[in-house]
Amino acid sequence: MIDSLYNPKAVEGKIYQQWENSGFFNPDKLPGRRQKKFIVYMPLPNVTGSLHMGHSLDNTISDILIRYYRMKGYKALWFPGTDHAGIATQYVVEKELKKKGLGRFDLGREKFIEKVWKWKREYGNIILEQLKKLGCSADWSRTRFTMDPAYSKDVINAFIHYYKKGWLYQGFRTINWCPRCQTSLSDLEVEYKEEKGKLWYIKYPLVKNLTLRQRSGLMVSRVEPSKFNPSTDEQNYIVVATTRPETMLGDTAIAVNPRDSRYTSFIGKKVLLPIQNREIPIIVDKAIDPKFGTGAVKVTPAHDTADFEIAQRHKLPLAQVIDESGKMNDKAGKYAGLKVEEARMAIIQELKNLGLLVKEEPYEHRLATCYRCGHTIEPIPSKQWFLKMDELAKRAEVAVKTKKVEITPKRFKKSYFNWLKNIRDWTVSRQIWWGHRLPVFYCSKRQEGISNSQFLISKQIQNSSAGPFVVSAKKPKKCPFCGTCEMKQSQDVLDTWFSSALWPFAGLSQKDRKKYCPGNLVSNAREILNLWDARMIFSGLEFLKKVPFQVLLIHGTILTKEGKRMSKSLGTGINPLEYIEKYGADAIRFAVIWQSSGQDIHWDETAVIAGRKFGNKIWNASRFVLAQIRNRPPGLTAASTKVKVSRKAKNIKPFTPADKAVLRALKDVKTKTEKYILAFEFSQALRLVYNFFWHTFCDKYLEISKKQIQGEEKLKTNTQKILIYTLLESLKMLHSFMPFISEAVYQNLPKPFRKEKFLLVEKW
RNA sequence: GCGCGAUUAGCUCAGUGGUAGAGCGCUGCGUUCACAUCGCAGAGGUCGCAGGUUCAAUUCCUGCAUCGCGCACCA
Repeated sequence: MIDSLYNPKAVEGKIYQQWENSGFFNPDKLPGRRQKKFIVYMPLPNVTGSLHMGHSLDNTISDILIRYYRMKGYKALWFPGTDHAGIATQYVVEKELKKKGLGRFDLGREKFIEKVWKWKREYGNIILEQLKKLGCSADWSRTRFTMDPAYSKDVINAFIHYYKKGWLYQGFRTINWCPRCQTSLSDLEVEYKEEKGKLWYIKYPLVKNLTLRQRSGLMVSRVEPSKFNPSTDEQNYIVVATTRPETMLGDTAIAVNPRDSRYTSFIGKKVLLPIQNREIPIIVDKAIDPKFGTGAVKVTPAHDTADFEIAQRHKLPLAQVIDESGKMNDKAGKYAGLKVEEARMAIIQELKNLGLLVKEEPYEHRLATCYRCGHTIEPIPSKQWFLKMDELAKRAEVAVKTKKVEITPKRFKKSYFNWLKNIRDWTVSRQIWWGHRLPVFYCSKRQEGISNSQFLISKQIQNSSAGPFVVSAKKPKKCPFCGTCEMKQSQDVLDTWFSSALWPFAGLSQKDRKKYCPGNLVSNAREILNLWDARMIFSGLEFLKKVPFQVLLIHGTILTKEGKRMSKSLGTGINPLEYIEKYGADAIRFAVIWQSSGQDIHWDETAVIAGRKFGNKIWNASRFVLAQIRNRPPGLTAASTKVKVSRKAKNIKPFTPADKAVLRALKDVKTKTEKYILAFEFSQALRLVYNFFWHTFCDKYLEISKKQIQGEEKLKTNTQKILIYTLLESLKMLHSFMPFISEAVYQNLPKPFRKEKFLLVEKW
């Protein structure tokens, strides 16, 4: 201890290496007899990820707890790992390919997946290395990846389990489709962005005096739209408002609210769908809001998930006019091949020409976009696998209601319950290539199209995953249907969250599963409360028959100083690694905790500076204390045996009012710090220790001690004892928050004071 | 639309039913003797607005305003 400036760079790497080598991150290798366990699950970083502020907060919180419990004599285990992050990772690799002018289809599935694995091997663990820089004491020997063989096996078994239970089923529905990623998305994977669009009011002519033949559904009409003159006859049309006129080609009904008196006389009648010249019925549905637009809605079951549900209720047919690439298909007639935006403008023009466009008004609405690539979502009908949610959601709800899982802060329970209450079945299949391929095998001889002939759907969809199938972990040797064919495995993979939902137990050895499962706590931001946490809870209940953890800690989101979302693409991101480089890991840990009170954080760089300064303060106060005990023999040198007693509180006696004050404050701070940590009020705990150490210990006691040490021998020795005792106790409290510097100082303590090899395993 | 949160010092934020706190910044003074990434002293706030409960409200309640977030099948 020579330098008066604390230099984190000089010690952090070395200390972390020592910790890792000690094996103490592994609870099985911790010293002493330990009965109680404390287990934390790391929020799985994506393999595409690079450490950002959110991770820093998640993991600092987890590390604080793990270190606290480890010092408390628990078998402390922090499970680390990475998520294969299906769409995100595939997207990254596709982007790389694109630079070479290639797409994934150019390579083909096998080769593409090879590329992704290569990418994963190269970059997938970077984030874990970054977490080490932050000082995270996770048990790296237990690192898992969601596509490890053992993990994958559990994922596939979970699929089979649900299937056998009858909770997994294939369904043909209008789902969220990303035309860029070429895959379905679950409701939670859709992000809405405000968009200034338009609301177009369109006239649909009423069909009158139809013949029986016409009623039977033939697409003929006596009223030619072009001849229709709306201004002369109000009774001849119904006006609907829409933001997406191009989807009108796929309309199969007009719906009004049953209580809407304006339309009572229209109910049961038919209108002639302009352009397509198809007759569609006017129906009633309670979902229609009479106050919106004209109160009459065009129903496009194939391209609107809400309309799909209306269609289900009324057994309306589906007419798909947009394909998987976001273009109008051949059912769109002359508009076939156009992109939706192009078709929209062209159709507006045609409606104008026909005199059927009443008006257009500016309208701000929320545009659905893909949460990974940002492309506009195109709802299209598709055959997908769904997991029934009713029972699982109910259990997840009960687990929190009965406090088997405690969500803190409490206010987040509301959004958790709200989601579970309104939940729809989970679309678990994805049409990407990177992920767990569905254990579903189709007979390649027998093809079964979509049986329901009322659907007007594209061939492409019909061919995907059609025909009889078996669900099995391994490919059946013999096809049970035709007996001869080579069965084909489904092309689909599972939703990434299906596998990460199994994180608390999937891929664990039998021994670990018995010993370290379920665990205690997960700490993450609210944005994955439903995406991940809720799904872990019901998955745990299903497969472990227990809640997978008891505490779900939701922390605030770190925003920019201006309150904007941190985002790499917007250039508003702040890289924690730069801070670690500049100020040290302890400083950034200090900063995130200092600022985190449960509210969102407007990131303030000065907090990191405060952290660095505090580190320097600790460093120099320690230098002072060490100098005192080194230079003042006898009785307190490293060689002395008498000094052992000064590790115990009961052997520390105050001689002076200053002694009394500092010892009392120390005792008080210890109690309160512990209380705050257990209540997950880390910021409070840190502030308390900070104030004690800096202002009570350094500013006051250290100064007074200088005088006391000048005094008579007995007072001198006692003061020295108090100094070292207070320092040691402070280091323990500080260790959770600022592990590196506290460890560095600890290792400089002479033997009797430094009892353990590492502060990491000192007794709190 | 419903729900949630915020509104406290120049900036970022803690906090509490009883004469307001931190970090950073600012002003003045102070360096042989742990630390200038320091110490001491100080300036700076009618704790968003309006009511109510209370002996007492920044804190509890109600309403309002502004900002932010989440949810929802308003086409």
